[in-house]
Amino acid sequence: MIDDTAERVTAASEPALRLEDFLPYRLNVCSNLVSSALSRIYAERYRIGVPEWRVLVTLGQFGMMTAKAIGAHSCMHKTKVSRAVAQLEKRKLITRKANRDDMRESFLSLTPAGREMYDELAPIATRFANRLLDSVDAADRPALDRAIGRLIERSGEIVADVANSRRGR
Amino acid sequence: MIDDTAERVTAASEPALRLEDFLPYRLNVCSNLVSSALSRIYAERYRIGVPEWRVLVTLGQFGMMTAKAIGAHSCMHKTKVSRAVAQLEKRKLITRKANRDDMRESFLSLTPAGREMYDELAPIATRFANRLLDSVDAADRPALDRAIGRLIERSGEIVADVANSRRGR
DNA sequence: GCAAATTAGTTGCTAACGAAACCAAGGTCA
DNA sequence: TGACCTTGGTTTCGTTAGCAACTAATTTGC
Repeated sequence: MIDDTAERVTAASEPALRLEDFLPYRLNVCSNLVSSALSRIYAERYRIGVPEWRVLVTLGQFGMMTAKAIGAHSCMHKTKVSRAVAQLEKRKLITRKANRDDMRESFLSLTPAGREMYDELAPIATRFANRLLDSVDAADRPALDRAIGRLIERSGEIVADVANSRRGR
Repeated sequence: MIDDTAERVTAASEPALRLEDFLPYRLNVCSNLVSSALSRIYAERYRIGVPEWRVLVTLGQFGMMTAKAIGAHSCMHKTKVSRAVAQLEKRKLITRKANRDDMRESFLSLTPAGREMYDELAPIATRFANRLLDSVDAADRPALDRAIGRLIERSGEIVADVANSRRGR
């Protein structure tokens, strides 16, 4: 860890912590606003939530895969995937095909109706992302991209660290 | 991002939406990981959740304010603030003082115990944020900061836009 | 001065979340 | 082969979220 000798404030009373500048807070506010903006755009029209959207998009991207693989690729807890899949299956947007070699899992894929919805939805999502990115100075975009990658990586490490230090205790 | 000319699939219907590169998705994953890393660090030791943490920090920063002001400053729905305040009050970390000029609201502030907790907590949070930022290339940090600000701004606009277009319909 | 609208904050209700228990199918190893 | 462990996926359960309805205090408009 890097030193922080540069910032040597009187520890006790000086409120060195400004919530509005605090990175985790800002990330959370940003992510919530962005998610809610996006889902406002499609939630009403297509009647799906974020987890369903992710499953749909993942299947649109890869064609056919197991629930486990969907979860791994879209960073979702298996219960979330399970419920989203059930939802989409009930609406006949995806289908399940048994894997004869391993009856625990099954292969999921989009139905024609699901593919149709995906084909409508994907460009909307892309346009939305572009509209967002337009607001960011073009010179800052690669840095943003790199930074998010690093933050994901580092916070993943920290989560693992804490989990480990707890295990050995 | 890297080019994908190699992957030239049925161009018309395949808009190449890669979830793993999709900004809203990446932001959400990032924010969730960061929040969960941070709260793992203090949740067990201090027995508070994110909303309580935010109230505590806001009061630590500003000294005395109404629930409404806390909500505005920390981007929290009033019910969240209300419940977090109730929680903290029960644990005698904050107190309520009636406003004789407007009996609907009351002024909240940290008790000595609350201040003590804040004084312990704030440096931990700051260290955590620094540890995160260390992972980001120093040259990219200002860009990250600007970008988040812009994204918050723009997505706020979009939310308002959609709400308005709905109103007039 | 008072009825109607507004505002600060709380509460009730339902949906969504994730941890943990669970179930059924596979794998391991003697 | 058969006990035991692991794994993919579902279900249960307790917690948390936010919308909407509510209460109580204040402001507005006539």
